[in-house]
Amino acid sequence: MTAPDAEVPAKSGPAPARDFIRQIVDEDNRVGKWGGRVHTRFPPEPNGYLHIGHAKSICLNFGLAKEFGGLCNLRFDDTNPAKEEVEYVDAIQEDVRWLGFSWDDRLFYASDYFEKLYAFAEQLIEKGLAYVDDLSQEEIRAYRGTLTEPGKDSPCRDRAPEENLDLFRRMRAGEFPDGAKVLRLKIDMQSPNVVLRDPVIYRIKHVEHHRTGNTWCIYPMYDYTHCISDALEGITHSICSLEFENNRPLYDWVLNQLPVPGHPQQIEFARLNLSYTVLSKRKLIQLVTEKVVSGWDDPRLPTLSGIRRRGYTPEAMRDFCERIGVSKADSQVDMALLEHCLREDLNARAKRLMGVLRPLKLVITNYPEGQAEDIHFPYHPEDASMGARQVPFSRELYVERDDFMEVPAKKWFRLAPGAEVRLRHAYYVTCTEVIKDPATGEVVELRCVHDPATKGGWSSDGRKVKGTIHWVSAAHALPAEVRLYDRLFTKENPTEGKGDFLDHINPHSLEVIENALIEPALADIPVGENVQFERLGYFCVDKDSTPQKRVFNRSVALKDSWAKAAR
RNA sequence: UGGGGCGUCGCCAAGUUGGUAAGGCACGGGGUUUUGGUCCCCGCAUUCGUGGGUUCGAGUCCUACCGCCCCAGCCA
Repeated sequence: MTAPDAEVPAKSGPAPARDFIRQIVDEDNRVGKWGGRVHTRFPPEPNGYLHIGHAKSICLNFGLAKEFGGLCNLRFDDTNPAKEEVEYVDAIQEDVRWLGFSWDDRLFYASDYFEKLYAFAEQLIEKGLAYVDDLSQEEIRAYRGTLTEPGKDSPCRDRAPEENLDLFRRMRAGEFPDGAKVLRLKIDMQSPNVVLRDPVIYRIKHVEHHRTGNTWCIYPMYDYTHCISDALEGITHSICSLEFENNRPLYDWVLNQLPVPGHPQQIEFARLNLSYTVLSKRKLIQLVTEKVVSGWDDPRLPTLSGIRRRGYTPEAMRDFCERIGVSKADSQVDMALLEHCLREDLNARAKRLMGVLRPLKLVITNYPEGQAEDIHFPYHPEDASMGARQVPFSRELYVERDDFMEVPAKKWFRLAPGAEVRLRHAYYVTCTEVIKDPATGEVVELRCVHDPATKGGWSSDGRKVKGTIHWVSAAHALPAEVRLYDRLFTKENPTEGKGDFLDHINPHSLEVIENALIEPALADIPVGENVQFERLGYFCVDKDSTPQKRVFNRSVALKDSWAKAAR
């Protein structure tokens, strides 16, 4: 049902609001700035897994291309071999595909351009716009000045182009150790924008690159690489997040000095923040390596692989990305919106089945022992096309512990001594006896009588039963493990304030129910598929499932106005 | 303290020649209902960070403040 690799369907219905980026594209098209061309790119660094914040960017970039009949490239920004790995390259592609987007043959790597980048750097040197600096890292930092004081020129700043060229070539040849020299742009050490104070564009790193191997020992830096890569690919709109706003003058500066085929427009938007979680690669990687969670695909994580395993659908993710909008204001989106998007999607498409999380035995004393019957159960109350299955019913059932109250609260419609409820699609049943463990006082069994005339869950005498509960037949039910998830952090913004964000981990973010019981049909649901456990929530089959025991992840609970009222 | 951004309902977010505050989520109320689900109604900013000013009229223009975010990696 998650339809991996499915193309994003064309949008129907009202057009989404024109965010400021779409307005820029509209205007560009109006004046013919790019000849009607729209070409974007999604440029992840393969140094971690993608998260929901990336989904926002993916939907924006690929979505924009799709809407305007343009193209969107997938480009790995792999200029720092010390941090990047193929594992991430593979995972990222899987995630983008899962979201429903494709890049056809436009899979690129910044490392594809290393040779060109190098040649451009020599040109810059020849034009006297770049120089090799011998200063140490600490010295460069000291020379850079501070936010309020201008920097000062490096002693190497006025080296002759020929000398710079010679040095730069020897850097490439591997004549110097890591950190011995760097190539810097000659811009302005007094600039109020620190980014422009002769930025380093090449550093020496004798590190093997996941794609270029040991071909290089010097690697270009982001500011230099990104703009040129964009230009080489014919990108029209280079969309990135707000923190790169300071870098835009540098982006433009580099492209203005070089004979590149075009000059894309960099546009910055506010990255996503989600309540009760963290969305930074550094923190996510920390959660994984410090084993706070089980891995990159832990269902509690906001990584796309975690979200996918949790049971979120690409449709819900895209809807979410559309609903949050695009702007330049820092914001933190309420987790409730994400959950809403999933519920809305699954409400329409998920089969309804029954599972009991915390079983309480219920015996129907006036139902013949040894008898069983099949109950007709539609898969969806509003969509008959989804079909139906037979659910076995018998004298001994299990119902949800939470559906019984020995001393009912006011407005309680479910089981209680003497109360009549409907067993969904089966019979009306009245609780006649409550059996307790004499030692602990715990309720261990309910005795009930059923009304045979209410078969199917309906009475012809106009009798009103307000409560309907779900059930499984004791003899037919199958064991299952169910994992319930809650927010990973107890603080809305775990990063805020002093102290470590790990101090705010929610100790109850995972609850494993080992002894749940499910109806037989639930055993046939394939891994990854979403279903609704009636009255409980949407669940999906986890990959940890075995033929003996299915494992379900609760993706999101159903809205529960009773629980809300009780609170 | 230099530079770059941002501030419209609890959370997002429209608002584009200034003309009298969209929508979604959340929340509250009611109806329907064999999921206390769904669905359907209704309500929810005399107000746009604040103070001045221009104007017949300002969220939209001017001005002065205030608050928050980003930048001093040989990270991206």
